[in-house]
Amino acid sequence: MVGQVGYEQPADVAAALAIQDRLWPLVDLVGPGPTAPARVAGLDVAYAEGGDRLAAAVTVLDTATLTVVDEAVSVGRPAFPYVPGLFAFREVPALLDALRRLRTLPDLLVCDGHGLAHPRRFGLACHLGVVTGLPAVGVGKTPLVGTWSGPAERRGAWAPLVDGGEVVGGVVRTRDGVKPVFVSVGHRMSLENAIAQVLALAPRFRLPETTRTADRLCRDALAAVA
DNA sequence: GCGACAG
DNA sequence: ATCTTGTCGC
Repeated sequence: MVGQVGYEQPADVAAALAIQDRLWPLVDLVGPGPTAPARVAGLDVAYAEGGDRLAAAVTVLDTATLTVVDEAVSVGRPAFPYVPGLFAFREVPALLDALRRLRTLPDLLVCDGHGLAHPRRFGLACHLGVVTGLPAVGVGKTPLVGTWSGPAERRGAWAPLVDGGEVVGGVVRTRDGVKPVFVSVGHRMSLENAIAQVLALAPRFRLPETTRTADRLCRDALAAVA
């Protein structure tokens, strides 16, 4: 249900860097993206001990009820070693496979990892957005680049994440007094809208429901094949 | 040069 | 990411 232009798998680090350099100009930074999406997809990946096998999951939630209306999984092997900054090449192939198996078309992708908050402004969320053509946002649990101050302790507060003199994302408090999450634009979204969507998807827990349901799905799928 | 480094 | 005891907090 989710189409995609040719994804290219690099053979080494140099090739991966070249692909990022070629694709980053294709990121749509204007957006502003859907303000009231009907269906939002969450994407996550779980690894088996030893990291030789993985399960990628996509769950599609009805935003009115935050319940899962569609889901898909793909079990396989990591496509690339873990290299900070080249993380997408490890998980994107399996995630694209899972997206292909969806029977619904989501209005937005919520990715487990950064978008523009990346050394070359082309994190996992940008990569998935550009390859699928869908609006995408990145939600990271820990920072990769950037500095910030604050945000205030109350839910909804956020502070700009700054790197190299530019705002690359927002440090967002999704729960009162709890460690913030790192939100950045992936594709076809504005930062303000990305933050608004993440807050709407996380009414109760630190992480968005999309991420939580996808996390559960890929863990279960991995346990089922083990 | 040394350390840090999404998941 | 995953391996794991105890521990802190509501």
